[in-house]
Parts: sequence; C-alpha cells; structure tokens
Amino acid sequence: MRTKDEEKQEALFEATVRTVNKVGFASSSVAKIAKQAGVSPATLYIYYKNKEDLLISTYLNIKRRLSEVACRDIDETLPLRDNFRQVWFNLFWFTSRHPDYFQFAEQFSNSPYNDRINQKTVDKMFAPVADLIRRGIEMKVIKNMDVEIITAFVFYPAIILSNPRLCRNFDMSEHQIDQSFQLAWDAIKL
Amino acid sequence: MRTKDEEKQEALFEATVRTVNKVGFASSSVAKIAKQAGVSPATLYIYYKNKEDLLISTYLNIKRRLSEVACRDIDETLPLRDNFRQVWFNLFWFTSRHPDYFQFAEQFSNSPYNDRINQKTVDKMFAPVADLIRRGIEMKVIKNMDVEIITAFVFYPAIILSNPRLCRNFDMSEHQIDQSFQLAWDAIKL
Amino acid sequence: MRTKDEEKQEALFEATVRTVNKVGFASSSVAKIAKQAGVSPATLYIYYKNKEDLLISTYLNIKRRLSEVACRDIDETLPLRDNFRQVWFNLFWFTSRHPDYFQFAEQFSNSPYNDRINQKTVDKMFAPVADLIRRGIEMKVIKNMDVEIITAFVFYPAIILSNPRLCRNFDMSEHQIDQSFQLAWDAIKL
Amino acid sequence: MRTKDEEKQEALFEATVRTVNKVGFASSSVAKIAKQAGVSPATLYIYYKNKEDLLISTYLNIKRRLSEVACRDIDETLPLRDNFRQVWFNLFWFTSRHPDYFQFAEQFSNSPYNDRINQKTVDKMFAPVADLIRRGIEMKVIKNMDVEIITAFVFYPAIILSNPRLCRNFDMSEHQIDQSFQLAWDAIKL
DNA sequence: GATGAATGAGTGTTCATTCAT
DNA sequence: CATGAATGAACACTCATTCAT
Repeated sequence: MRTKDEEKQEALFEATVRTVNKVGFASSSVAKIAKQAGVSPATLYIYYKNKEDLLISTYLNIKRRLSEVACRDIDETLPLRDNFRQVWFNLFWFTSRHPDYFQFAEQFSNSPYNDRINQKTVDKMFAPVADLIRRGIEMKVIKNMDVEIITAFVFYPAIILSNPRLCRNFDMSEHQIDQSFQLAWDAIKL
Repeated sequence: MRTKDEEKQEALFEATVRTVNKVGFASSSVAKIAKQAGVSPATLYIYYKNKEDLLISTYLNIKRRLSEVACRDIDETLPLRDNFRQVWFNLFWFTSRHPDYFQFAEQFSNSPYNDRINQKTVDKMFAPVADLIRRGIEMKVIKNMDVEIITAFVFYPAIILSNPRLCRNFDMSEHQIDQSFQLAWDAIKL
Repeated sequence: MRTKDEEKQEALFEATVRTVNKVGFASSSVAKIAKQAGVSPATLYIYYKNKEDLLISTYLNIKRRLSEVACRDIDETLPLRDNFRQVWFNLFWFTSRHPDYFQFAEQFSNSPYNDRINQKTVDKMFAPVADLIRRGIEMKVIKNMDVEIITAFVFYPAIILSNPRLCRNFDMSEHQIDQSFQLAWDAIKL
Repeated sequence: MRTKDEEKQEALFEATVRTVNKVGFASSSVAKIAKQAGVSPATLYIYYKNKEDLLISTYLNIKRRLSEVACRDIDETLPLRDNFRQVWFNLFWFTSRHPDYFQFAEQFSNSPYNDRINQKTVDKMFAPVADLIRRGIEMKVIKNMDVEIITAFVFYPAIILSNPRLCRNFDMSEHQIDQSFQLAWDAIKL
C-alpha cells in the first residue's frame, strides 16, 4: 500500500499550507490540518513525529520546490544577465502562482521554528544561484559584494512584488515585470 | 481611584514585542505577554479591548515609530539622492537597532491580523517617502515606476539586510552599508 | 445627600432585575448591573455587602411589592369569594405588568440563593392572604386543606397564566381571566 | 479506537442535573459538571458541542422522561376522570421521586436558554395529555377552556406540591394527595 | 496502518471584589 | 461618597498528543 502512503503525505502537505493560509499560523491546529487532509489527527502522527516536524517538513518541502523552480533552465553557455533574468522570472512566477507557499514560508521563517532549520540544507538547495552570483563577480559583470547583499537587491524584490499581501491592489503587467528586472540588474551590474 | 498608568501601557507594548520575538507570534499568549509586562492578564484588558486590539495597536505603534524615524531630516533643499540616502540610512539604523520591532511587524503582516488594519492609515505615515519618490520621477532623476516597485528595490533591501534572522552571521561594516545604498540607488536612478 | 442615595438604590434594583431578565441569572455580573444602573461597580459595594446581598435584597423587594399589591383592597366586610377574587386579580395583573419581576423571582427561588432567605419574613408579607384562607376554612366556605395546597391551586395558576415565558403566544381576554378565576374558585370552594 | 461510552453520556446527564441542583444554574460550570461526572472537561466536548448543547439536551431528556411517565397507563376505555387521575398521580410521583429533575427543568425554563428550545418538540411529547383534555371538552365532561389553562390548574399544582423547595417542611399523606387531586378535578369538571 | 475517544495543560476572556485616589 | 484601576480565580473552550481498538 505504498501509493496510499504518498497520497496521504501529499494531502497533509497541502492541508498544512492551506490551513495556515486560511486561519494563520497561530490558529493552525493539528486537528484542523488533519481534518483538511481528510485524515484523523492520530494518523498525522504516523507520518510526522509531532507538529513541529510537520511544519518544518512542510517548510523544507516548499523551499525545495522553490529552489527547483528557481534554478530551472540555468544555462552556463548563455550570457550571465540572461541567467539572472531566468532565475528572477522563475522566482517571480512561482511565488505569483503559489502565494500560499510563499506566505507559509514567510510566516515560518519569522517564527522561532526557523531556528530549528539547518541553514546549510537550505543554502545547498540554492547553490546554483550562489554560483551564478560568484561567477558574475569573478567575471566582473556584477559588483563585488556579499552573496546575501546581492540576493537582497535582486531576488527579494521579486518575491515581494509577487506577494499580493504586501503589494495589494497591484497587478503587474508583462512590461512592468520586465522593467522590474531591469531595476534589479541595474542595482548589481558593473 | 487609581489613574491609568502610562508606564503600564508602554510595558505592555514592550512585552508584546519581546514575547513575540521570544516565542513567536503563534505561541504568544495573553498570559505570557502579561507576565512579561509584570501585570495580571486581567489588567491587560483594561488597556486593550482584546488580544487583537493589543496586537494591532502594537503593530501600528511600531509602524508609526518606524515612519517617524524614516522621514527624519528629509530636506527638500538638498539633492534628491541625499534625501533618499537619508531615508535609507534612517531605515537601516532603526531596524538594526530594533530587530525585534521589525520581526514583530513581519510576523504580524504575514498573519491574518494584517487584513484588519487600515492600509491608508499606514500609507499616510509614509507619505513623505512617497512624495520623495514622486518628486524624483517628476524631476527625471529616477525611473518612472510605481511607488511600490521603487520601494521594493530601495527600502525593502535595507530592512532585510538589517535583519539578523534573515541575514545571519552577518555584520555590515560602515563601508558595506554605503555600498549597499549605492546598489539601491543604481537600481532606480535614471 | 439623602435623595441621591435612594435614587441610586432604586437604580440598582431596577438594573438588577433588568439585567437578569436580559442576559439571565448566570450571565448577570456585577459589572453589567452597575453599568446598567449607571454607577461604578465599586459604588455598588457601598449599598450592598456583596453580590449575594444585592440579589437577596432585590428578591425580597420584589416579594414585598408583590405582597403589597396582592393584599390591596382586601375588605373583610365583603363576601369571601370577592376577597379571593380581588387577590387573584391583583396577582394576575401585577405579574402581567411586571413579567420581569416575576421572572427574576422565579430564577431566584429555584437557585440555591433561595436557601438564604428567611421564609418567615416572606410568609409575614402574605399573612393577610393566609388569614383569608384560614377564615374561609373556618366559615366552611372553602375546603379544609393546608394553606400551601390552597395556594398551589388558586394563586400559582394565576402567576403561571400571566407568565409569557411559560404561556407563550397566549393573550388572555378579560373574559378568559374571569373564567380562569372561576376554575380556581371551583377547586377550593365547598 | 475507543468507542463512545454510553455510560459516560448517562454520567454526564446525571452530573449536570446534580450539579445544577447543588450549586444552582448560574454557578454550574463545565468544570464542575465534568468533575461530578468523573471525566475531564475536554471529554465533555466529545459528547456535547458546547455548554448550551449539554444543558438543552439535559432539559429535553428530562422532559422526555417526564412525558413518558406522565402518559403511562392512559386507557381510553376507562372513564375520563380516571385517566386524569392517572396522569396527575404519574406526575406527582415522578416529580416527588425526582425533585432534582424538576428543579433543573424549572431553572432551565426560567433562563434565556429556554428560548433556544423548539416548543413544538416538547408539545409533541405531551400530546396524549393534550388529547385527553380535548376529549374531555368534547365529551362535555370538563370545562371548555384552553389547554394551557387546564394544565395550569390541574397539572402545575401537582408539580408544585411535590416540590420540596416550594412546599418545604411538608410531607403529603396518601389521603392528602387524593384530596389534592380532587381539587384539581373540581377546578375543571363541568 | 488507521482511528476517534480521552485528557492535562493551555487558550482568550470575564468574574467578584478591593484599593488608592 | 464615589470611582476606575487592579487582580487571582474562574470561565467556556481548544490544544497537542496518546491510547485502546
């Protein structure tokens, strides 16, 4: 009954994200999540050690999906700017389409649960992006600054602009998105 | 009768921020906050209608303080870049010194409570900054883009860079901060 | 400042009855009653020792008013039946006009507070009615039964019929009321 | 999984009645009732949606038991008076033996919870008694008056006389009970 | 593997009462 | 005399988690 297992695991993942988005981190009880997933609260404890485990797993799962999408179609043979553009758009579209994922991650990373995360695990997921930045610096295409600073100016804005909670009543046109990337690039290019 | 204690109000404000930072938004109970403030939970209800009122008031209080600091020393007689620089540094230093304020605001704005605040009230606080941006666009000093986009590229990074939780193990030197503002400016300048 | 005192005392009496009727015995807090009376909770404790004292006093006050009305116009020179009729109508009209008083008394007398009442005090208030019954028995006009039994068959029904909560959707016409007294009289007359 | 315990449901019913009788409707907290039933307060919420549900269910349960006993041994082949006598004695004995049930019902029906019960449901329980009255009127054996009036003069006194709180220090002999029914019958008979 | 029953500890909130003014 | 501030205890209810089936 391997199939059933994975179905339930996925159902629990989706239920966790959905519940947190619906009622907030504070009001997301195990009972509500289990109900949303269509299983008993007791069943949840077969798949996860406890609530913390559930939340952390959900967070890492989202981060993994985000990183997979972000790094998609990086092509070292193309000009560096094109690669940055690719990652930037990947991020923008993913967070646009999954505001629930983003909102969950945001609530999680501003909670004390975040301290339980092995930061290196997350960093490894985004290694291709860090490599991209490092390469850009070496090739003197972008400014020589810390990876975290570059990230703050290039990729964070993409996430913020795609978050309807932070940028309400605000629907970006294709052209605006293009322009926005130009700002990001202007910030870091040499 | 005893008079309402200004000190207690302030103590409750500080206790709310501190508690949310210590145990997270989700685990911040009225009891914990009251204990942190050194008053009875019942006393809290003399100063605030309920928990929601406490959290919203605390959030708006932080936003107000942040906006007051941010807009400090804006001087229309100076070049526009200097004014941007001033605001940028104001924000950076304020969030550096009050990472707890920032973290509270971040958790709040990613919670469902955020839907209960009047966005216009907050926008009004930051009107001088919006004016600055509008003036820059009119004077063709910065790119003609939506205020929210400009903000995302200039001021959000300042906040992120000063947040030790997001940028851990990372202490910015004076020079790095200066350079960071340069990135912000490069992003938006024409 | 004697006038003010009595005004407040009366206000507290009315507020107690009104509050109990509005939100029920269980939810009638000192704070709500004080607010309804337009005074501070602390003020209430100047006039009454504590909540129990307030409730008991209110109950006895109602009973006193009820007994005063009930015994009004008893006239020993008239035939006994006329006197019974008088008392019966007095009760019916009083409880009709003050369903709030009745409901308060009913809630009170079915609560453990009732054990704190000195029954003799109440009995004394209704002594004229008891006398009436005793006289009727002596004169062999009504059946020779215990005062409490007579009361249960004559006066209790009057109270019940006038209680809109027990007899809902039920508005008695003058004629029905007259007929009802006839039933009461038929029950006890010899 | 464990199965829902019939015993616990009954224990909660009894505990509710007993607690209300001991400390009064107003002071009957969920915690006290649960303790009396020997379960955790949390367990109570498995069997009842909330406190209101518990109290309403308990009330309807009592009303159902009362109606079942009241209507026992009604026999249409017997003279009407015998049937009235049967119901009257049924009520008297039931409320004599279960003064706690009666007192609960009385407190409940004078509380705001009473507005939440469907009166028709209760009326249906006592339909046989209403039928009896209607038949008596048709057969011109008893006076032609509203069912509620008849009830007030016949059955309410039975309940009141059996209530030790209202008729204290008062133990009715068999003969007195018989006589009392005679009063009830005299009130309504043609 | 899967479940709903069960619970001690906790939730936000209100209580009756006292106290300083 | 009169008050609103202050509170420990209690309120109804939900929590994360375990257990028997």
